[in-house]
Amino acid sequence: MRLSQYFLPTLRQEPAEAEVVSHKLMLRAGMIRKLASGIYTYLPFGLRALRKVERIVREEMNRIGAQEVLLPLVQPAELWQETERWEKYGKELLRFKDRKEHDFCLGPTHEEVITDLVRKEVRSYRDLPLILYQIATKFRDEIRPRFGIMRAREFIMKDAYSFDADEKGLNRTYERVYEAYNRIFSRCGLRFRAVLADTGAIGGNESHEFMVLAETGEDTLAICEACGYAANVELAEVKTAYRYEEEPERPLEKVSTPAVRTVEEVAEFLGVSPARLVKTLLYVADGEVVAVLIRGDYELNEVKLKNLLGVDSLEMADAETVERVSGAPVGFAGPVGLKVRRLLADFSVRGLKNFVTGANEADAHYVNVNYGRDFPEPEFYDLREVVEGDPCPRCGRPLTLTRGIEVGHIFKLGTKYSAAMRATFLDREGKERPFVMGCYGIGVGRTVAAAIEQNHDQNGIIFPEEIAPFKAIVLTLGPESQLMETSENIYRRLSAEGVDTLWDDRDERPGVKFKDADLIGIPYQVIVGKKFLETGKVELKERATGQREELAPEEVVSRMRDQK
RNA sequence: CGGGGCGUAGCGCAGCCUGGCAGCGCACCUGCCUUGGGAGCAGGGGGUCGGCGGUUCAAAUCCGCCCGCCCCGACCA
Repeated sequence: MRLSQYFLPTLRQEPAEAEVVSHKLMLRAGMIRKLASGIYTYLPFGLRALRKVERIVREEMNRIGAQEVLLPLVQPAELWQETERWEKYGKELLRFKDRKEHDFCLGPTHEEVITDLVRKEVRSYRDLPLILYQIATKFRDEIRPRFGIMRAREFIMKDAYSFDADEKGLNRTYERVYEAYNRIFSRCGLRFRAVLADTGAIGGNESHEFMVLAETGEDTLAICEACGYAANVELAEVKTAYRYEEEPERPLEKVSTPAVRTVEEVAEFLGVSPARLVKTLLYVADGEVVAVLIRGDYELNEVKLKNLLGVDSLEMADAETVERVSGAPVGFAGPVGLKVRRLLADFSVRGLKNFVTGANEADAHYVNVNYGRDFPEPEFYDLREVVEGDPCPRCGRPLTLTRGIEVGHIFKLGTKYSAAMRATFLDREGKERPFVMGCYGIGVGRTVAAAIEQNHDQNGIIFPEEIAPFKAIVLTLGPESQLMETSENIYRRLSAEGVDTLWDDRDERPGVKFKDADLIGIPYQVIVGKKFLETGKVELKERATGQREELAPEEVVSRMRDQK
């Protein structure tokens, strides 16, 4: 491709709208442009990177015997009603009516559609296992899209679905996909880690997320260096053994705490450590208010709470509900005299004596509170978020926390969808059974963004070779015909050898060409300039290391061909 | 959804408080010149100042409503 004719609008200045590096660089390198919040256009250069990732995904999915399909983006409500997700999926599901007033939605995921297809077409255990996948546009009406293509509303995803005759089969299939994912992300040049994960809105039994390690990641991972345990903090178990000193229960006392609400404020006001405080969190779970107690220096893990309660919706109580239940404005709720049906507490509260809570009264807290005496003993569970240094649930050594970008997620679904949708086959004995399913996603666009997040410097992107839009760029540093001819010759021969090559034949000064080449991150730069006029040598510069080598033009061609 | 911020040329911004010719840098076009890290000179084109309404002799500027975008939060108790 000749750069003079290529649609590559690079930006010298940083776009004001971008926050994270990958977003800034994708805009500056002319890969993407925003159309609306969370909705992006891929320009030719960005699309090339996307296609490279797609190619790797296809190769590795095909390798494990998966077959590609293309499912509709627009889906009828009826299917979603069968699995009750029409009600349960929430506002992320973008719904609308067609001209005949029939309900439809834009597919955020495709379990219903694929299960419908397979129940209609597959009858026998002999056709199993079956793995189908697609690479397609998805739409999720995210609360807050951000970071460019990293968390967009419309995005490209590879989703695969497996159908097995039994659990054992599913386990084998899951394992195969797991290995395929390892190969995919390795080939994309990413530093990543598979971690245990929550199943969220998709549902199912077991799940792993593939996390690209990056500070800007939206997820936090708990990792044990000692035994290799790795989990999303959303479900990382807390096995801390709390030891509290024996102390006599002191008399309950109400203290005035005017306008003092937060844990930090209360602790400072009363001159005690936050670990002496017990927060009372009020939640509305499927319409019913529950209260959760947790030590002041810890944070509640909503995913754990939601899974424990087994509810579909879980939200913090709004100010009105808090007032109604506790009789006090937000900030002063406490367990003493609280009118809720269920009172839960994190293990960190068990054994704690003489602690501080809100008094269910404006501007007041209780001190020397003790459960069993001042209020009924709550149900104790593991409900808090792990913190750095908590013991590994497997081996007990301290955990470390790190950030990650979720680029892949695999689930063992079991029969959740097949049972709900009566998708069955006949087994060897002629008995009707529901398919045992798995589902497996990869954020394709997000993988590109994550690769950039992990591979860049001050000058721009440094594409890993396998996903680079082009492998080489020829820079012609001057208008002399000898330079142009040599450049064109190299460009043609590289292209003929199947090396994706861009030729910067623009009438621009050298500085501009160097800056653009570094910005767009093509792995190899072939520099044809003054040096060639003097010595007959061109330079081969590696973008990642900055290493330069002087070579004759034909040597460049053979070098690039050999390491293809 | 709550809080904050922003919307002026393709991009980055000033002007708004204190109403009075719509500006700067980059990009773009023409010419000269230059060619190893985003050159220089000269000339030029490009704007419903996010939209609607109001106040005023006069509105980018003041007031109201609406729209869009970004950031933070939605674990504050």
